[in-house]
Amino acid sequence: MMMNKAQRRGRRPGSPDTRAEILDVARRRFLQDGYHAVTLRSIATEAGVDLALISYFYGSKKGLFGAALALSVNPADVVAEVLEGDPATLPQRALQRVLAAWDDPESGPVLLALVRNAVQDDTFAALLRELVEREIVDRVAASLGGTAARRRAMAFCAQVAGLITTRYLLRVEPMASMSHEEIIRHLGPAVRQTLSEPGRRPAQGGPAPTARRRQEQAARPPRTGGPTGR
Amino acid sequence: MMMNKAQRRGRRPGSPDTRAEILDVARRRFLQDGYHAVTLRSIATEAGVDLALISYFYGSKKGLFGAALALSVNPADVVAEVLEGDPATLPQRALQRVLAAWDDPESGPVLLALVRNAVQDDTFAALLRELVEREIVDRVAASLGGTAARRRAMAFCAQVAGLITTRYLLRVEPMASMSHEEIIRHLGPAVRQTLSEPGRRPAQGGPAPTARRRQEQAARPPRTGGPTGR
DNA sequence: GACCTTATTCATCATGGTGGAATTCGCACC
DNA sequence: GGTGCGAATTCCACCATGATGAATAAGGTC
Repeated sequence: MMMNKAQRRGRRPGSPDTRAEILDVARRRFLQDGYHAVTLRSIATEAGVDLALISYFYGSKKGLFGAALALSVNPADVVAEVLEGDPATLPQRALQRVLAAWDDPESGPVLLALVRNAVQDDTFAALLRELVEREIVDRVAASLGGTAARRRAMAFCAQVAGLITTRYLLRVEPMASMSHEEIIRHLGPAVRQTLSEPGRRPAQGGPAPTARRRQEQAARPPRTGGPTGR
Repeated sequence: MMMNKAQRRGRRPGSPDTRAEILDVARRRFLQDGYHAVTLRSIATEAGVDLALISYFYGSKKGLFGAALALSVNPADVVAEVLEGDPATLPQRALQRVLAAWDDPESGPVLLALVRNAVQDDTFAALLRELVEREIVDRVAASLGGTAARRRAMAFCAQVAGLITTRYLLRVEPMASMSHEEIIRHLGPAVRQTLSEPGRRPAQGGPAPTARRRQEQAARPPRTGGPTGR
């Protein structure tokens, strides 16, 4: 009797794409349960594969995670697309695009998983940081131009990050359950404000009509951390 | 004077505060290396204590983490203090206070560690979410009053969250190395804009003539688990 | 001093990731 | 059609981790 129960050792006959099989399972599990909750063993079992094969293909758990969640959409494209339109409506477009991506059942969970891990793992954090700096801050700054473009772009970016953090990472109410329109209505003007050239003293009263002042941006003030220049 | 090496079993003579000793080591290690990187064994060793003692005192690793990083400053007090002053300068005060707390070598790392873990662990996330809703959103909303107070408070909160995320969690440049003054200068106006009543600043180019509807705000969105809630 | 409580260690378990050795197959080359 | 090499796949042994239960020693109370 041939008890076929245990695959005998060695390469399988035919040409099954075990590699992709593993990746599929891993992707689903990572999205569903998060990095830490998922064990390589469970993935191996579910994929009908020995544990060691995962290491063989992807090196480590982190490697597998990276491979499984490799971004399908290129953020650079999205940024470029958003920047293309009328600068006057940029805030709306940007927010709309971010909300669409994050609420999309396809891409949303991937983004969530990636950012979650970036916050907890330094190597992923560095990756995300560089991506944000290069693909978003720099491009937006270039598109903006004018005084302190890079910092205005950074502030813009911070606002989007705040939206993501409160709505998707922490799910704070009422942010988590507001509609796209509501969010854009509430955040849009602030984003526009951020993108606009810095007026004089933003501090006091309302829209204090701007007086110009533009030089202090040129020289970098103190150096707090590393070199900012890019 | 020889075999002093292994503490023989049972209670130690004297009345050493081993509990506090463990907590000290844990606190330092958690702040320095992060939750996952730290092992209970290493803490036990460094504290000159058996591993099981930690479980005995604090139940689990999460328990130890919670105990070690228990907040020394009550966020409610800070919020109250910030809300007390002149409403006109509230954005500046709020940003200033947040920056002060997070850049303070005493409290900053604790906040960082807490938020990091909140993002990665659901039970901590729920805790932080509730704290933010109750102690910040609700209070700010109450202090603001007016149309859609709760949502304006939420938007305000999102902006602060964005600052924290980009500057401290991801350390994106140039945000990470901007001075407090610069940040306040760049973000202050936007925060003010967010807090102001949604009059029509139609942000020229708004998706449409901004039109109607602003009464549905009064009622709290249905209980938290609401629609979007997932 | 008897005795209960608390602190402390030891031994062990179940789980999770990693690395090495052994086996089997696909395929290029003669 | 055989030969051989490399890639795919399994099994096994290992080591670190967090958790738990039993054993033991000291403190405190009557």
